[in-house]
Amino acid sequence: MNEQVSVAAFDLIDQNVARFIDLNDDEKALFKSFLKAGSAKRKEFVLQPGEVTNYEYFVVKGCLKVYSMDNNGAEHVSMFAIEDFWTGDMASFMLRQPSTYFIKALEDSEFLMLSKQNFERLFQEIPKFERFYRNLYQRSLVSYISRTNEGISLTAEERYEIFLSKYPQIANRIKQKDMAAYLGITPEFLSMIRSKISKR
Amino acid sequence: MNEQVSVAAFDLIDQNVARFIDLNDDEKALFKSFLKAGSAKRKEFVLQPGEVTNYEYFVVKGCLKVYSMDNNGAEHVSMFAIEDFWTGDMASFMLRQPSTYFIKALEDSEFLMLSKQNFERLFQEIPKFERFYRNLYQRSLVSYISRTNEGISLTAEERYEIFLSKYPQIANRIKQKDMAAYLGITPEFLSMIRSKISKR
DNA sequence: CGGTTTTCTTAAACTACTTTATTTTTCCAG
DNA sequence: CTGGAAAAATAAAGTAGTTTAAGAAAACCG
Repeated sequence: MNEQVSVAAFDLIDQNVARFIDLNDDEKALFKSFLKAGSAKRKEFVLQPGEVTNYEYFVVKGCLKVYSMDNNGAEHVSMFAIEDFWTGDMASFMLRQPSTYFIKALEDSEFLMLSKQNFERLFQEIPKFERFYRNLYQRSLVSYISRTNEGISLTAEERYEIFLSKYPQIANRIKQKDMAAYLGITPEFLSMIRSKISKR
Repeated sequence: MNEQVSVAAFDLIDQNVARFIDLNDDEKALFKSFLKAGSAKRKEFVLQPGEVTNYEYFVVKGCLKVYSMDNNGAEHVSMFAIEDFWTGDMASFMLRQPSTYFIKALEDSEFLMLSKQNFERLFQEIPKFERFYRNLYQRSLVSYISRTNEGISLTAEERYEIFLSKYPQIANRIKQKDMAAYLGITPEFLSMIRSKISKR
């Protein structure tokens, strides 16, 4: 599960961080020392309900699915995280409460992990990181707000079209049933939507 | 629209800020100088689609409804903001793009306004505010993530019950049609849900 | 490659929610 | 305090999305 951190992985996360803040070499080195590498084979779980998650994940390679399961056993996907995405269960991470989510690798995946302790230390040692996460969360918020609004105002077909245009690089990597679980519909209905669209 | 800022308003926002950071008297004074007071009578608009919003709002009194309107003229409520809530259109504020939302006062309301310019200056003058907004956005994110998940996994009746238990102080202040627009259903169907529940 | 499992498609019956329309209740402006 | 307007309730008919079932296609893995 934990391995040597590759140079490519650090390059990717450096670039990701550089979107919002500039770090000098010492700061970069310190930041790196706070990270550890992780990986998961296809179908392997990174997190399961009941666990209190101690990490935020930055995906370097592969694809993770964050989802919950309802009483009927149906899956509901919160997000897909591919290269250059941050993910995790923020409620569990922040409030140290048992997670209600699964995180599962849809492909053989590699990621960097930042523990809660190091997350807090990071803000003490390099306060600029408050700015980084402020910006990161601000962006996530914008996209969750619009997804919430799409959910209450659009039809499944419209949400499907938006997903395709917003995340084309995710859409062709995942199964239709997972996309249906993200859109909040059954795989059967998504199949109908697609066949209806292709007949136009 | 803009008035003298009351002492009570400052007390409320100071307490709100103090949840995440400590400010000394100079910092508090500087922060206050960045705010201006605003108000809106019942039914008055604070923001309309097409405008690029220049403010984030902190509600001191009353209730604001943030909503969009679809092609059929139906309203969809993004959030209700009562006392001690921050609101606004973050996408428009952040990216300086025309808003797609209405913000309307449901009651005679008072709020504090932080302009984009002062928002940026705040971070320069008092970097601790990065931490404040990092925490504020982190919390908002947690609640938007769970709302998104409720939207794709629960029935309207379940979402209604959750809204009641999560925001009891909002639920008794708003019209049923506005609550329906928040839940993503028609007022008629919410009425049916309520009568069904009351018969249990 | 080949057998097995998983995913996708199609279709019919069903349910959650919408639409339209009418009546009753609440609200609030003068 | 009252008359007009907006909101809420009720009900019948319609539609978006689900469920169940079964066969076809694709993906997986030894």
